[in-house]
Amino acid sequence: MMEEGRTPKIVDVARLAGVSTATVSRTLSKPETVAQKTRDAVLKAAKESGYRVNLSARSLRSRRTGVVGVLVPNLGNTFFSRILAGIESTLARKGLSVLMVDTMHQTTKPEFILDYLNDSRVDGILSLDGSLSPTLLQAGQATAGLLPTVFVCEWHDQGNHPSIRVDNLQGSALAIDHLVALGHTKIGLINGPLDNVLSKARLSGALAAIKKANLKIDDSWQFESDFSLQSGVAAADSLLTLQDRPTALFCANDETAIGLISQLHRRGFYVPKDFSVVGFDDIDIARHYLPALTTIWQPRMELGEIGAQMLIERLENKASHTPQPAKVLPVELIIRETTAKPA
Amino acid sequence: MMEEGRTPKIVDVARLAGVSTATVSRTLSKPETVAQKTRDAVLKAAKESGYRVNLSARSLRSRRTGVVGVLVPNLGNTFFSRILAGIESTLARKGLSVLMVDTMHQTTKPEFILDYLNDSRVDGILSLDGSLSPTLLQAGQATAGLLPTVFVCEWHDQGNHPSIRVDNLQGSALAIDHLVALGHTKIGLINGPLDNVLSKARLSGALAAIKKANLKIDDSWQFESDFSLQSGVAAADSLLTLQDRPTALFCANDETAIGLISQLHRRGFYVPKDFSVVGFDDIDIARHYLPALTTIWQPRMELGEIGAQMLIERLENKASHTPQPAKVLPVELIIRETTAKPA
DNA sequence: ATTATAGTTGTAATCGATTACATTTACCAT
DNA sequence: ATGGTAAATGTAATCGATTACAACTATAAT
Repeated sequence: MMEEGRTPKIVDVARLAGVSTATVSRTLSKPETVAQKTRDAVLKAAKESGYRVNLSARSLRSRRTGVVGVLVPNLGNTFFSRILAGIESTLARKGLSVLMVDTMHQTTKPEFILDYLNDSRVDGILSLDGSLSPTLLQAGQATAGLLPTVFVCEWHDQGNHPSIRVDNLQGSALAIDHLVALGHTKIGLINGPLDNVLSKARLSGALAAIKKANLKIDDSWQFESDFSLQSGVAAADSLLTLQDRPTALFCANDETAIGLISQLHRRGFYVPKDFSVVGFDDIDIARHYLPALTTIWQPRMELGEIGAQMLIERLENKASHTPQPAKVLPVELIIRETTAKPA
Repeated sequence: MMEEGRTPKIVDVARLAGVSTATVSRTLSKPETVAQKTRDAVLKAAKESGYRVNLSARSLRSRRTGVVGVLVPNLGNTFFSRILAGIESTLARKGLSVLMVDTMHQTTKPEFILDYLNDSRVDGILSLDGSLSPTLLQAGQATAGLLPTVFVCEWHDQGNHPSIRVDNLQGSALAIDHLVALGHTKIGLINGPLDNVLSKARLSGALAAIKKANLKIDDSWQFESDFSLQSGVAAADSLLTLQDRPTALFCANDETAIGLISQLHRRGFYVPKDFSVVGFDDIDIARHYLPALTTIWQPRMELGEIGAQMLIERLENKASHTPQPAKVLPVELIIRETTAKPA
């Protein structure tokens, strides 16, 4: 029995089990170094007393937090949720937990994020946001050491952080080739933000594929979006102002594609009758949209799992700083109902 | 200039500014108790040395973490993202940060979540998941004190935790009344999980409204879902096996409604021609769906803001345990394209 | 001039674990 | 029996801040 009114500390457990605090500590973190019999006694005492380790004390002394910061550009986009699931389950298996930071919501600027994610809060960073790298690097120079960082999905060319991503060029090529095979010769692009690495990769992949098919692309057939539903709507309006319109559109992501299709529809143009549309990501709702969205599927769970695994490896052997090459996973074209032969 | 290779600690700043560590500490946390001149010197020294407070040391001593745990049933549902935005911005204004826990992804069971969210990790809890309350209470008895908890959206009848929610009964009534006004007399329900407080509230609101309109509801017109797209699909299939079918469906949430509409469509039944459908939540995509979804709008940002504010108040005056009554916000019916007069 | 008071600042104990190092125990080979 | 080695455990320093309390200063009131 414990005396009431005080949360038990490690000394209480030690006393109860008849051992030293060191032994209790070891039982909890390196059980294999403690004799079976002692271990049992300690665990019993810990359970009886309702002991919970004080995490602040632990990380103050051990210089580890057990927390990984995950930077997400926009939690509102469902694309990220399955990646997060992969990250979370992989980290949980190692006893690590996730501190999620929405770099869009976060009321503040990059410098704040770095101030926030200092090494007394997290042991490492998984960034799904490629735009933060330069600042991260700066901060790394300013303070003692750089936090181990792995980029997932997005990446940054400067600073050779390890990264796991998808073959965006291949994705674009699959999309364009599909449209070309259907007979489209006038293909437009709803690009993502032009400062985003994904957008840039997908754009250059698309342009390459268009060129390879010996097609031309009019500058007026390219529109800029910010990956949001709303920017798809805007793109539709811009598209319809054109005299000479493309017959097919390849979109930066599914949300943009849905916004686009939705607005085209409201303006009396139908997909795929009047326009073919291809998205990117295969978010959950893509298959349930009407018409169901033709899109590029990404192995989202795997991206999260592998990214987390890469970070774990960096955390475990801090010594080796061998700059791992970026890992790249393949994508797949999912043909549904938003693409057809041109009218 | 600092010597390299060592991250500066509070003593370094103190030395640099020519004051004691106590003064540095106070400058950083209670500036008003420090003379202007001293304050300036300390801040200058802190900046020059690139000092970052060690959060583990701080919370070990101060017994506060500055972190609020947010329990989310399913991050993959976009419904939550705007609530989270409201929570995050409100907490950030007070220097508090968010530790997000997806109670669905979390590989483990409630007892784990509580073990995880112990008071050395968070100062309080915002729960968007009503199912956890009983366990929370148990844990509160087992350990020293209960973590201050506020429920947002969902709630629990046991244990009078403060909560902020939406008028679910009113939402159901608005939906049903709308369908009745259109002339529907055979109204079916796609309910959420029957152990969920939201589902129960919405169901009883709907039944009351149906009764008030002097209509009957056949048991076979009620279907159970789990708020997912997939369960909407399943509901459509069940619905179509019926001989005597309702002409309108009120769904537990928008995702279910979209799954339902999508599958009805694939089976050759159209909305709103063959069936009228009303959702609940007004997620971002609702207005961009084809047909655009008639639904019940919730003040999501406000839910998050007020919930966070309520928790902040509890954290600030720990003394007053006056059990605040649940706050309830109104909802709105948004009429779009999925409802029409019965055929 | 003296005392009271409020405003600043410093000293040093403290939060609760981990872990380097020392010590003891157990076991085996000689 | 003896020495050597490995395994298990204990002692006490340590992580880096916060804060109770003491001490000092400046100003106002008497």
